[in-house]
Amino acid sequence: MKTLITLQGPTGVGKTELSLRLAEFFDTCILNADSRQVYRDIPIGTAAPTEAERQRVPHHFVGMLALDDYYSAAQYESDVLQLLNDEVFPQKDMAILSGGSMMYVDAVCKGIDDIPTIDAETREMMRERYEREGLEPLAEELRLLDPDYYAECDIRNPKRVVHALEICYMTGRTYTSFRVRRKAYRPFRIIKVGLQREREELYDRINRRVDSMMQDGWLDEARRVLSFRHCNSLNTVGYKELFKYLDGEWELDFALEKIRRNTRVYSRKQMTWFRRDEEVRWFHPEDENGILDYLQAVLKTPDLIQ
RNA sequence: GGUGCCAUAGCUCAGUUGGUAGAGCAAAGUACUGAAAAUCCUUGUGUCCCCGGUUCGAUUCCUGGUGGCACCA
Repeated sequence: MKTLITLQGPTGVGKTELSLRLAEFFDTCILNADSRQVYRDIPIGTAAPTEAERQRVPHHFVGMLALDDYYSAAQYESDVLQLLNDEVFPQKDMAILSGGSMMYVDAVCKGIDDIPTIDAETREMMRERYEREGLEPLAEELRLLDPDYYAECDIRNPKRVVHALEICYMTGRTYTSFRVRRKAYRPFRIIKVGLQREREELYDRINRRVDSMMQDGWLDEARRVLSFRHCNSLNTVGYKELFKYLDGEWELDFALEKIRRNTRVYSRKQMTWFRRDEEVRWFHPEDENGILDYLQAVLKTPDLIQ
């Protein structure tokens, strides 16, 4: 039985270093599960694995996209499954999936419904309508077109409302009809390792990481990609704030303080999400022996899934 | 040293014509299925600086103290 080990946890907790050590120990590769590190041209601000780290261990899904490329959790799911099936598992018994993008990890582990990708016209049409009409009329429309989803959806969240309507208009079917929400079967075992630290310790690491990113030339990196600022890839903690500074709207210190705060907020959201997953076994990232003991114990037991 | 002003949530402050108080920020929690580092939602009890006094009742008024700021010496 092949095995996928996932390392998940908040930003800055220490996933990268641990993933390298585990990959070396098990002699295998690392699959990045960070929705921003997949883009090239922003390695500093996304804390992507460095060239040296990638020399130590082969990485996948790092820096393979241009900033204006479209990508999604669903696409990531199918890319990962394909890579594991075609390249990794024929040669190795295990692989390591490491990253903090909650939905990417879940897409790989649990699967994601087969919902069509919205075409450019529909997306543009809805964007325009949302801008012109606001949320209320669109929510009302959703109530008529897909009452089931309306009843359970967060009706004040524009992204949810707009996306559901996009599906309705593009396919002529309700959004609900696509939402099967069935856990996908995977032909390999998954062991989920969660990483956490004391809040204060984590915040301190986040703060210090911002400083070291700046020393590594983050500001120049932001300057270089400024013209792509409207891409989703740059709708990202850190870049948004640095762009404000480059616009002359914020002082640099103010922008950096905002970055630290927004990164803390983001890390909490990640913890909220990951905590819900009962399959995750939690460790301190430096408790390498504990983690290895756990992994080897699980690996020894006969596989229990399905 | 004198005079004036100020002292309320972690921070900046509002307020109570005397019936023990609320905004912003910070902080925390929650949701989440093709843009997810995205996008939403929820949460405000604190010796109202300290000791006295007046009062049925003081965070509010008064005396004194302490600290801060400003001006005058």
